[in-house]
Amino acid sequence: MIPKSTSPTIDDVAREAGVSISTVSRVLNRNVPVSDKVASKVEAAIRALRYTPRAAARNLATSRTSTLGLLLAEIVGDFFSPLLRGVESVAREHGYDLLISTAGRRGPQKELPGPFGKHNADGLLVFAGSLTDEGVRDTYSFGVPMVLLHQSSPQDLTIPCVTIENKAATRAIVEHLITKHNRRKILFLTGEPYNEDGYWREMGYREALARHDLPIEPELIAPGHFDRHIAQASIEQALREKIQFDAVFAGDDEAAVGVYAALRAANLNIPRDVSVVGFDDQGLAQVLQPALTTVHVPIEQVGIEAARCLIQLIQTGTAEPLTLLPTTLVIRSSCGCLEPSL
Amino acid sequence: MIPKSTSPTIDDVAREAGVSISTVSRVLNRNVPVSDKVASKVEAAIRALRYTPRAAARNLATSRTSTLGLLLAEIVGDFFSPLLRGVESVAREHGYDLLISTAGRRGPQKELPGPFGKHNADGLLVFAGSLTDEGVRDTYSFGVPMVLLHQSSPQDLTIPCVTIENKAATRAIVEHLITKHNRRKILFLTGEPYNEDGYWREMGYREALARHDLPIEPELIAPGHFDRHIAQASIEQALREKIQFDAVFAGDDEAAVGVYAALRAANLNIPRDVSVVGFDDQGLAQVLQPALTTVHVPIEQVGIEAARCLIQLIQTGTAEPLTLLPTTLVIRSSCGCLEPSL
DNA sequence: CTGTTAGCGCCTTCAT
DNA sequence: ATGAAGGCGCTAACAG
Repeated sequence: MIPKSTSPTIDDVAREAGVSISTVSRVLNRNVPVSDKVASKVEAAIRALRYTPRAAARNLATSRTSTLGLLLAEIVGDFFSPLLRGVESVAREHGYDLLISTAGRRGPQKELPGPFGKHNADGLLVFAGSLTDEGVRDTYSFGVPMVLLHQSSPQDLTIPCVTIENKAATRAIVEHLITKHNRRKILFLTGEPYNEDGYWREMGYREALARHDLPIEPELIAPGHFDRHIAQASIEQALREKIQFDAVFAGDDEAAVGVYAALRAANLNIPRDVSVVGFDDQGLAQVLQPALTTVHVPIEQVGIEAARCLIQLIQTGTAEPLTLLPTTLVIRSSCGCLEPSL
Repeated sequence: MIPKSTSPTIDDVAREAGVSISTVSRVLNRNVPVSDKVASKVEAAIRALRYTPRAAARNLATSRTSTLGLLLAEIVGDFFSPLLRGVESVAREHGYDLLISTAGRRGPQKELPGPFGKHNADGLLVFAGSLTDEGVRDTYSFGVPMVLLHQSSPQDLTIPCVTIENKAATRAIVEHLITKHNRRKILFLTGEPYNEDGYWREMGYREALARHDLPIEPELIAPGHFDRHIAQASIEQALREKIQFDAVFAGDDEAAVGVYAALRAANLNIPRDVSVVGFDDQGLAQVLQPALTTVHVPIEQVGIEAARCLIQLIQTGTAEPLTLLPTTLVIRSSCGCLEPSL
């Protein structure tokens, strides 16, 4: 049980088994036929020596790393765990390791983060906000297989992208407010700047209003940034400025938390005085009181699809250019529809 | 901008700069003095060729990977993102990559997960529930530097451990229920089996009762598993069996969500009829209505300390055997203390 | 300060 | 089916 100072190599195994290292390599990789007798001898030697192949040597020899890289903006929020869970499960299933790195609070980067070299992974999963367009271009020009998440490919390139349906779902939930609950002055909280999800949600909002001949009031569009505090501040300000509104599309569920807080502080009842709806449905929505009407996003599935897409790209050289995952309206109580809470 | 078929190696750079590969290696690593003139020539060549050293070759030559491995049980819950955020930031800061793997729903493993070989990382961060004691022993016996998180070292080994203070905090919050709110029949929801956090919380609960001469009633101890549905079921059953209780220690905040749901369904008021308290304080506690009195756990800090500990272990061969991070009582409304909500 | 050389551990033709 | 040998790209003595 005393830690060995130096771990055994393929040569040790070969010697122990009385065969050549190529034979050991063959039983390790199961690529080429090996006689059963020899194979079991080798396997015994491997077990006896507790041998594990060294990844670095293998990588060098094959120029593959069996590793996927995941680039994230920041590790925060309900969004992140399911996404990673999806990616990790697929990676493991296909024999890939998973390397993670974030842009952190420095914002999107123009280059791959330091330790995360171009040769550490066979391919990259790039989440929105981790790399600038320039960074994507640069990385792509090295020939690194990559898949974009919640971010579309730069114009002239064709980098596969996996994302979710934002516009139609937002239009649907806003139309629900209009048609079922007769709301007319719907406050829209935006996403983070440059965030494509937020952009399409705003398009959906605009379409919904247009369909019902409602005007787009600039004063009804305020920053939400998918952040509860920013959302809260925006609602407080709208209240202070006596802007009239009878409903709020919060941008996402996290922002809805701030909306709830601001409305409650102003003694406004949800949904009687103001309807509130969100986007994401990752557990928070069910906890809020009243339960939040929102749009369900299959985030784990995004991770799964993205990982599959990348692996296919690595292995075959091509992949589906665009995977758009469906989102679904989840009616609870905060819009005004009744439902037993939680 | 057309992806190069084969990326440049150190030899290409050497040729381009008109020096030997060792010189290139030297300016790459900045270990050994190099004349400024030569250095800038080399740097120019590196830029011209857009050269990036291949990690695998480096790893093989140095027998180091500059990579930290993180082993998790499952990627779920509020716990996970802050932990990873802490680990990732420290790793990046010190020039380490981060490799992630989970035991998944198969439960704790007896060996390191497949793709995640013993030589892929310079050291391992092992979170409770990812590896059995046997697995820890086995991995340790290979001489892999490792740090345990929320899990203590096997008896005879001395593997550094980073965890949080559970017992005193639980005792404090339970005593708060007893002394400030005059609660006498406090239902305790356990953690997951074999989870040490849960074990120590139960010890704290028992100590608190003992200090106030309250009996330990077996019927007041029920499964919570840090899971909202299991917790909800336990409360519903207690209610059905007409077990008397005037307070609930939920085990953690996630379980408290289930407790709220069950009590609300039974038309019981929190905190008037029943006080509820949790553990974790990762955002959920503030969202619940009434706001949850709980214990704040510095999870990101756990990640930070653990990563630091592992890096020190890797670089110096020794590290603090035990890091116990303090937790703090956070009084909100669900115990009965008044506070403006959210 | 710089060049030469010998591995690091494994895979992979090429023979046999 | 198996063995021999070259090479993957880089670092680290060792000379000079």
